[in-house]
Amino acid sequence: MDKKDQNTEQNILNAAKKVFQLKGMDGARMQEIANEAGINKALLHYYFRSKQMLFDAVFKAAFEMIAPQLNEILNDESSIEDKIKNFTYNYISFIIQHPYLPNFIIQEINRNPEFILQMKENPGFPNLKKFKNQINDEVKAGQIKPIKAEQLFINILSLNVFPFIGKPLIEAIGDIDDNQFKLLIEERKTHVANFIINSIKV
Amino acid sequence: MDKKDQNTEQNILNAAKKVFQLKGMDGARMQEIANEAGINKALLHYYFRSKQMLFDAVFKAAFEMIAPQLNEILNDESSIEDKIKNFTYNYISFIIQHPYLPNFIIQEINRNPEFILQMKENPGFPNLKKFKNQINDEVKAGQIKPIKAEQLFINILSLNVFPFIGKPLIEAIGDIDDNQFKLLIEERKTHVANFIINSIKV
DNA sequence: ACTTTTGTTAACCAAATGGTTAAACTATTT
DNA sequence: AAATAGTTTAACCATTTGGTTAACAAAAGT
Repeated sequence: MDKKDQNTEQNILNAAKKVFQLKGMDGARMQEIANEAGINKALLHYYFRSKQMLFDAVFKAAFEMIAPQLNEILNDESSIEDKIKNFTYNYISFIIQHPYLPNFIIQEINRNPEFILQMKENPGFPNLKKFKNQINDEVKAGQIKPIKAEQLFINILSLNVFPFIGKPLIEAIGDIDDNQFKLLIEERKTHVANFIINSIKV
Repeated sequence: MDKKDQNTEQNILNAAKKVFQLKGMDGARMQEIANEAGINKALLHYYFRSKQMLFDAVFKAAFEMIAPQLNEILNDESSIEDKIKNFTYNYISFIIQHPYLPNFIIQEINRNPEFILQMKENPGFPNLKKFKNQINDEVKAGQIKPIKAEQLFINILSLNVFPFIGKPLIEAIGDIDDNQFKLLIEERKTHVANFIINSIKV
């Protein structure tokens, strides 16, 4: 594996990422990925044997970008309030840089739920254990209102992730353009945390 | 158009709905829809000229199931608290009966954002106007905490819609099975409204 | 220098796929 | 009952698509 090899491989991955995230597994075409990478279609199969394997590599890379973000709120040591503030701010900032990521991951997990089971094997896969303990403790200590950790987690995830997935719907119903949407998202970096904390603070 | 005609047409629509909602436009196959409907593939083209037109019919029908649900919270006359309670309860109950609907609609809107522009022409298409006025009025009257109507709407939508779209991800991270997920969703019929109202009540 | 391995391409292939055709079958009209 | 119009099918077609092959080019090893 010389430099050129690495370049080509990364080049293919970048092109594949672009096309897969835009069109999904079913909508993507190997020819389009080859064009995007500026290479021959056969070379795709030389580096990644099949469309499925190329897709798997792209999906895995995408998921490995998201997983640490989630672990930030699940496994960090600070108080729940601080965590919510940090997480919403960091997550929204991060997704602004990678706007296709959430929809891509959610879409493909739904298309083939067995994907996520493979990811689950990975040691870095997010899990709710620590978060559950923390919420239960803080509820017991009277620091926040009674709430089930699972529901709170779903709420945090929903409020942060959905706006990016539902963007075209939100823009249509709110009758706003991309720029106004961008401003709303910018606002949400702090709004979401305040909204959640308002709801659970004693 | 006799009885049999209507039956076949509806039969095709049902089959197409099933396949399209499960596989999406790109993943669906005309042959599979024909099999599902128990008819010849050519008959699909006899009733709906192309895959695109069949898909459009299915999508439109799906959207027309969702739109009135959204209008319930946008255009109803009752207080914001009552609306949130009613909407979350009704929406979640409704989606439990049609679990593939949210993902299908969001998915296909993202694949082709021009779809939603066509839907927007429809007079029944949800819009934020009335909702905005109501929120602004209730904020001014000191009945709820200051909040931008757009953000509140996004929050309501997120908390209600996302769990269904993110189901496999939530199940994986929470390490729960379909049955436990179902219980969480059942809980959310009231939890979501309480969570929102907690956050905005004075 | 030459042999071997690795990287790249153009041309090709078989299967799948959306769509068409022409004929058969069924109901309706006259 | 004959003609007409509407419904359904089997067979077919052109194109697209993921994947392969064989030849060529470029490094790397000897």
